[in-house]
Amino acid sequence: MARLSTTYSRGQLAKSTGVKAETIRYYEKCGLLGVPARSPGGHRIYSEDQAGRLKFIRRCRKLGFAISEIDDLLGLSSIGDKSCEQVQHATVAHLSDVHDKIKDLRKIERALNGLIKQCESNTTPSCPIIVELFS
Amino acid sequence: MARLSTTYSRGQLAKSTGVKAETIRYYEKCGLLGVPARSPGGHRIYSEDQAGRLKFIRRCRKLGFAISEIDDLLGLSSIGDKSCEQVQHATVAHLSDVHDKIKDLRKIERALNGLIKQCESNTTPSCPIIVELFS
DNA sequence: ATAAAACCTGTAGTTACTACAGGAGCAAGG
DNA sequence: CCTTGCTCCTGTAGTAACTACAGGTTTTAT
Repeated sequence: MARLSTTYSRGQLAKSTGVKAETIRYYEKCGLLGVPARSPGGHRIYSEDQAGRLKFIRRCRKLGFAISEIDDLLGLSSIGDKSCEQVQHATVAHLSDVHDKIKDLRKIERALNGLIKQCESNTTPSCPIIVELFS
Repeated sequence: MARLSTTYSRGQLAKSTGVKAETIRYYEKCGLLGVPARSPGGHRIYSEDQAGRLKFIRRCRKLGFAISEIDDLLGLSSIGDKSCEQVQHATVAHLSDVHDKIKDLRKIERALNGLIKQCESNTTPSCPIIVELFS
């Protein structure tokens, strides 16, 4: 009575995870996804497990983790034991990266706002944005 | 009495603008900087004008403008006349991009903070971050 | 059986640089 | 004048994370 487990073609996996088919191949090449089974004709066949793994990868990417960081995370998660500390550590480090990026962008935001304001109160013939950036 | 204007070698220009020498060559290849004069032996010679242009490019890059956008900006600035409106428009559009990026990063920040908190109140053997991301 | 769709491979393009390798120019000291 | 050492020259390849093709095979549906 062993129910046959669900399998996916690359396109089906793409549709069900929201990851583009070409990207899946890319992740395989990077070693993130492992080698899938193949049909007699050579087409990739993915298991439910691999679908889960891909969803994990996708979530991490959406949170801005780099591929190499996800690789680390996946490595840690399979150790099981006291990896929690390490995972948390990696996440905290990543959070601080994100924090820094936000700070940088805020600076840019302020500078751009300043430029635009100057332009609004423009009385000279030349554009103050260009003038300011050139000086 | 025509005073000889200052010129720069690529390395000197790099030092005086803070743009790496290889990057200067890259900007030239992109068409941002125009072709410089050459010494009899083929070495690049930059004028004060080009130094100014490079500084402009650098400032724009620091504000997150893409190369193609800077190209547009430089094109507009040389029209002179009613380009101010267009420059302002481009800057506003860019500001909104920056805004969106900040928003996305804030979302990520919140999510990561949530994960870390879950990890802090961890009582189970497996890492809540991994569990959460996998489900 | 046949046509259309999906899949296969390897490769090239994207962005904005950065980093070589192997050779030539240039400036200063002897 | 010549040598030493630094700078510069070119073209190419590498980075990150995909995306997009070309030219051919397999699967699926009718």
